[in-house]
Amino acid sequence: MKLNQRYQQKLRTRTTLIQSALKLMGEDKSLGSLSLREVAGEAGIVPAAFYRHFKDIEELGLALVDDMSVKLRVILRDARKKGAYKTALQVSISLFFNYVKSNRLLFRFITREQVGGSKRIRQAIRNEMSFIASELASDMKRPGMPYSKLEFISEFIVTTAFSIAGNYLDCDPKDLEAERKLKMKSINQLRLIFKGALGGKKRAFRLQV
Amino acid sequence: MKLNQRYQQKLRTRTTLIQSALKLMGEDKSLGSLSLREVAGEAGIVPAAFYRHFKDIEELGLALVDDMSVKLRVILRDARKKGAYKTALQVSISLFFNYVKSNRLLFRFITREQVGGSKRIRQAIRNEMSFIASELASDMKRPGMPYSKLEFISEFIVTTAFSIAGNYLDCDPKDLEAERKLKMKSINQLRLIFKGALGGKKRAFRLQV
DNA sequence: TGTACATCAGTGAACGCGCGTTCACTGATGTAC
DNA sequence: TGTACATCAGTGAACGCGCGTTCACTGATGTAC
Repeated sequence: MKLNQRYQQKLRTRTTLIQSALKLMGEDKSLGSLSLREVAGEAGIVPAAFYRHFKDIEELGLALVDDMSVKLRVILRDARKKGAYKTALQVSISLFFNYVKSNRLLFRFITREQVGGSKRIRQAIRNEMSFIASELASDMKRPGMPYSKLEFISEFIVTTAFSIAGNYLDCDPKDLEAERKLKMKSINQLRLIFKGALGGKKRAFRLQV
Repeated sequence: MKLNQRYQQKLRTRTTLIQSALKLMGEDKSLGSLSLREVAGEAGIVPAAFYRHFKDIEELGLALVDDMSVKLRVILRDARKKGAYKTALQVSISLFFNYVKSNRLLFRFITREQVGGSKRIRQAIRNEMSFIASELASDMKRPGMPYSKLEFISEFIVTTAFSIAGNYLDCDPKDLEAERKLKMKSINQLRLIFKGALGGKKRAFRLQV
């Protein structure tokens, strides 16, 4: 047992560091404004020990992206198994909102750093979003639909979904009316994407206003 | 002349402070990770003098949002005068990309803090986006289109446009091929929204995949 | 199995540094007469 | 217009504090024999 007790313990501490960072960012702070010392403190280790795991906060951030990728993929696989894509849009959206709600900090992190983080972190998150989009595309495969179009649609859906998640997170959780409105808006946006993509092919496009 | 020389100078310093913050944030840093001292230093005043203008960095951020609102409205009014909305989508997008390019730091700030900043700043930016959306809606007025639908469409367009701006800012400026691809994707996304909104009304919506 | 040595996650003290904030001040600009 | 006083944007020094990083260390875990 080369990699046992000690290795396990190291992994556990590493995970604690990542979770501490996520917790400390909370609703308002960005990764870049966290200090190494507060993360180490929250994780219950001495600042110097941080370096046993990461070179700096940004590297922890990249690990956090990896972590969230894994979780997100599990969530999506789960959703696919349950056939969430094949159900009515209202149901899918409600499921999605529940996922966001019960992984609040995770989604805060993704939506925030997707555009707010350092270049490397933005890149890593975009990569993950692309992956999700391509999985979605292969799920939506249907005869007569060219792959490039599928790719385009699923990318648009994923982008829109994350933007919705960002709005949802800013909803006052007590304001059920606002939540309902956002849900309606989301359904309409996604419906519009499907409609624009799947229906009305013969209709000429006109922008005249 | 009650409010002359001294007042003018104060305004000038204030503007310098705001511009310095924008410059220091550059491509990678968030408002929250700026220090009062570096902003004051960049603006050429002593740290203590910062307090003559803002309570703290967040308040400067809110002023920055106000500033950018004004600029954005000027840009949009200009675009409307030129009839940018009535031209082909390709042309509109190219214009939009040019605006983003020549106001790079401004758009970086908006896209980043829209989701990454403090709650107050997110709120302020969302407000501004709503305003833009409602202006767009009134521009798109056409007989037989209910206002709620117009509102929905223009909101979706504005959200999508800002998301596109975020992606554009991450394009390597030398990679013309990537830029072209992004432009195509943007055109298709907006086209799809128009198509979904204006055409194919009779077509039943189906999500089956 | 028992022993002697190697590894290495976490310790604790120390460092120099930039931070936000306070304060009494200065001197150019503005106001009242 | 000239003078005496008020205002207030910006100064410069000082403060205590948390920061990132370094270092020699400890002691539990792992390895070789």
